[in-house]
Amino acid sequence: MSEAQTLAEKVFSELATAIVRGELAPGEKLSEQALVSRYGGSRAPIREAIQKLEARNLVVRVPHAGARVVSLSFEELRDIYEVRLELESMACRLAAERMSDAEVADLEALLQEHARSIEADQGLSYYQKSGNLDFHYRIIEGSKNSRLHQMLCGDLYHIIRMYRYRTSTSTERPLQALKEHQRIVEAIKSRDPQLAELLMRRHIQASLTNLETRLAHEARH
Amino acid sequence: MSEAQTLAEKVFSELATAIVRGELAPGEKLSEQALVSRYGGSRAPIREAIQKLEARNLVVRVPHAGARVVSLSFEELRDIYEVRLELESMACRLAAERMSDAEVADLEALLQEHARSIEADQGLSYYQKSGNLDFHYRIIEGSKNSRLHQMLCGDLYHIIRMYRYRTSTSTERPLQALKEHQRIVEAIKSRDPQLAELLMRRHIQASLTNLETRLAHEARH
DNA sequence: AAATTCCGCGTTGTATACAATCTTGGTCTT
DNA sequence: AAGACCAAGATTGTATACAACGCGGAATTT
Repeated sequence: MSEAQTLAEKVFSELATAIVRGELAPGEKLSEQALVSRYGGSRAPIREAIQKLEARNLVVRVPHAGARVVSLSFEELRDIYEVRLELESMACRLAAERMSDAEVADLEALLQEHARSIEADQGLSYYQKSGNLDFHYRIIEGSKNSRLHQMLCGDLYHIIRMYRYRTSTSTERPLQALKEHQRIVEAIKSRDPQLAELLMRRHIQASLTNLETRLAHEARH
Repeated sequence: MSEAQTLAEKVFSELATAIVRGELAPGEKLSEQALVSRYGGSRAPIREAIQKLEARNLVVRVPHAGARVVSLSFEELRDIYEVRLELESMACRLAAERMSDAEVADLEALLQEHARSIEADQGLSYYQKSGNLDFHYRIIEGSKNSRLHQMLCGDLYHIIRMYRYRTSTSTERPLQALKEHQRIVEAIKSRDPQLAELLMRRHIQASLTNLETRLAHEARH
C-alpha cells in the first residue's frame, strides 16, 4: 500500500492485510516474540505496530495479557454496519451537493467501465472486488469531508472487508448492484441530495440484510 | 479518570486531559525527552502514551519528526461537527426505539434535576459543563450501539471539548437548551424515532451555527 | 476426588544503550 | 546580500536488558 518509512509501519501494514485477508483468525493471539522471529527487528517496532492495529480496532490489547485479533460478536458487527449505513448515506448526500461536474463525469465513466466488464462476463470477480470499492470510495471522497473519509475508509472498511473474506466474497448480484449504482449517480448528477441519500441507504441496506442472513445461516452450524 | 494499570496509560490519561483543557496548545510539540523529565519513567511508556493520543486524533505524529498537538483548521472542525450532527441524530433515533422505560424515566429525572439547578440559578455553570454532557451521553448509550458510542464519546467528543475550551464555555443559553432537551425526551418517551432524530438534529445544529459564528469572529482578529 | 494454594516459567511492561534521521547554525558560493 | 551546502547537535527509531505481572501445573489440604 503506502511505502513504509519505518519498520513499525511496514510490520503494521503486513499484519493489517494479513488480518483483513483472514490469514490471522479472529481471536488468535499475537505474541510479540513470535512476531519478532517472523518479521525480524526487535520488540520495540513490533509493539508499535500492534498499537497501530489497536488504534484501527483490528486487534484488542489487554494489559499484561497481550494482543489478540479482534473477534466481533454478531451484535458488534451489526452495530458497525448500522453506523456505516448512516455515514455512507450521509456521504452520498454531501457528494450530491459538493462533487464537481468533472468528478461526476469521471464517476459515470467508471460505471460504464463496470458495465462493459460485466457484459463481457470476464471481469465479474473484478467488479465484486475492487470495482465495488472504487465506486464507494469515490462517493466518500466526493463528500469533501475529511473526517468522514477517515472514519469510513480508515476504520470501518477494514473491519467490514475482514468479515467479507470470512463470509464468501461480497454480494453475488453484480448486475443488480450496478443498476443501483447507476441510479445513485443519476441522483448525484441531477443534484438531488435527498434522493441520492435514500438510494444509497437502500443499496447498503440490501448488503446488510445479505450479511445478516449469511451470518444467521453460519450460526446454525 | 479510569485507573491506569500501566504507566503508559497514566501518562496518556494526564496528557489527554491536559490537551483537552488547553494546557497544551494546538500545534505545540511533544518532545519525548521533555515528557520523560516531566512525568518520569523512560521513553518507552511515553512513546506508547503518545501513540495512544495519536489513535484518538489528539496529536499528529510524523516519522522522524516527532508529535504535535493536533491543530485543526476551520474546515476540519466543521467536518467533525458535521459528522457528529449526523451520528448523534442517529443515536437519538435509535434511543427512541431501544431505551428501556426505566432508562427514559431516569432521563426525565435528570432533566428535572437540571431544571431545579437552573431555577436556583446556582448550578448554571454546572449545567453548562457536565450537565449538558450527561444528557448527550445518556442518549448515546440509549442507542445500544457500541461502535456508535465509541466513535462519539471516544473520538469526537474529546476534540469538540478541546475546542470548547478555546472558544468560551459552550452555549450561553442553558434555558433554551433545557427546553430542547425536554422536547427530545418527550419524543423518546412517546417512541417517535423520527421526531426524536429531527429535534436532536436541530438542537445540535444550533450549537454548530453558534460555533461557526464564534470561529468566524475569532478569525477576524 | 475436588478444590486450593503456591511456585516456576513465559509473557508483557519498562529502562537503558545504540543507530539513523532530521534540524539548525554557520560557512561558502554566486 | 541571498541562497545553497555542510557539519554538529539534538531528536526519533531500533535493539538489548531487566523488572513486574499473569498463567498453568504440581503438591497439599479438606
